[in-house]
Amino acid sequence: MASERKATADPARSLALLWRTREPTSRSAGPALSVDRIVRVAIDIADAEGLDALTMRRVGEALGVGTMSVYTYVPGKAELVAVMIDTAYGEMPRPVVEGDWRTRLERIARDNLALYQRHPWMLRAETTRPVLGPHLMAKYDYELGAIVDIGLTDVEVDAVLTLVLGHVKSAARAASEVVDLERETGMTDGQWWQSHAPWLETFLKPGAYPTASRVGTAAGQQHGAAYGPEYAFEFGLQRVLDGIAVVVAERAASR
Amino acid sequence: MASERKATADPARSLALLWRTREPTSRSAGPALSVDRIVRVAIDIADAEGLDALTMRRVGEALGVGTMSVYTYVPGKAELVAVMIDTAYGEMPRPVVEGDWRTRLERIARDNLALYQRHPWMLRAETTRPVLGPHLMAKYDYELGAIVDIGLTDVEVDAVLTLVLGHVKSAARAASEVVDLERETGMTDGQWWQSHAPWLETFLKPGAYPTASRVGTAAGQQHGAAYGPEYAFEFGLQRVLDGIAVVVAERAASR
DNA sequence: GGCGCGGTCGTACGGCGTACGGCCTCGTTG
DNA sequence: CAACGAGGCCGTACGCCGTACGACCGCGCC
Repeated sequence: MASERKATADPARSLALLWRTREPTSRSAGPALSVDRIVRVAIDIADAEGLDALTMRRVGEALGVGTMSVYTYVPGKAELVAVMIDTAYGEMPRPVVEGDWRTRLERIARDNLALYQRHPWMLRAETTRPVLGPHLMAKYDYELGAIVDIGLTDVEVDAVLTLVLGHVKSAARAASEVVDLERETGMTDGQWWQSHAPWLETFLKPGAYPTASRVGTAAGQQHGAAYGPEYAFEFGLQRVLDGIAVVVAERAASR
Repeated sequence: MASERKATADPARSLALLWRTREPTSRSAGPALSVDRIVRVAIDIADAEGLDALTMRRVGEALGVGTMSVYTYVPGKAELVAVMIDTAYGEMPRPVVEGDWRTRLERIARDNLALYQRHPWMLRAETTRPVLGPHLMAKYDYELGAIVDIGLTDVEVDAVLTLVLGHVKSAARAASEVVDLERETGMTDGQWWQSHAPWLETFLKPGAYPTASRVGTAAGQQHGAAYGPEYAFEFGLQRVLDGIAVVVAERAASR
């Protein structure tokens, strides 16, 4: 924990890193390392083994250099993670989507979900202030552009995007937890519940929590597991879009 | 980092802790410590100084005992945090609310927001599987009970609750980040932006990201800060409830 | 009266992020 | 062409963290 907490005392240093303001070295043979190389292996490590496996020693090792060499290019781990995040945003597609706003917004939601599925560490890393890098800016600009013309105020458009992206992140986090748990315990979600259920029943007085038991059982049977993250994502997304459609329609009617 | 990752190999041990299955000691003078005392000071520390300040040494210190004494009552830090979470859920109100489902659900959302505001560390701790303690079960049962009768299937009711709680958590997290940043930098949100803006403009080519700039400026002026977490919460909540109302109405009509 | 056991906790280990200072290499300069 | 200095590299060390281990100690029980 704790790694992303630091508030990065010097804004200039962090921003310069994000925006890659750096005069190229005059040396003939360029240096062995670069911010890009570091970020690339760091993302690979985090993708494959999670944020906990991402240590500065590990990054140095993967690059074949000493641990402290990494610090020549990156002020600290928090800043490295920030650049990783901005880089990941950079790989998102930004197609021009045909169709109405709902189609476009739904597409944005699915693209963001896919991003989190490819880089689950982002769900645990983005705990501080947004990163303010070029790729995040481009993403924000693109996503706003898809819905600026739906008849809401600028402030409302911003809130609509925040709402949708928040839902995606919630759902992605839930899905990611299921995956994590399977990797760590070697059990599927269903197996995990089967192993815990007998113990739980030991403590539960029969008849306590009647609604929770009934609904929990129903959900478990429906999804073939205790929790269905895909269903939660789809159901929630459609509800959110329905809710947005209500204001959009209201606004169109009163014009 | 890393603290909540461990999958707690032994379910019986964790569950026994959560449900406080423990024969009272036969000793005349009870022991100096107890799970409850430990949990209480741990929550106080986390409330006051955040999850990062919560270390096992710190807990022992606050209790006036050696660090390792804490381990007599709690298998490890991850389990301690789990009990803290379940305990926090236990303090939530569970009133019988008059009115329609929307009133009840809105109340649930606000109560959950208040919980996260009182215990912001929960937003960073709940990264693993739900805790399965008695208070979480009671909370789940109560919240489901408020909406079981709205004419949806059990599975849908579960998804509705997940959606609303997910929105609350997203909004609470965003609000908490603003507060954190103010505490760490001693700047308000507005001041922080003012100190970063000149640097950012150095890198930005004029005319790049036109939509983002316009919307960002509008949002900033509206909220008197770069980001308005309260507005985002309210706007999103109404959209989500509107969206739920759409399915509820559909279902009522087709019956 | 002796024993055992539960509570207490000092010490130590392996891991983390990273400050510091030395070294080595190479383009630049007199 | 030789001396210099800056920039890249990195070994060592420090102060944190969670926690394994084993010793001590005082009480209830046979």
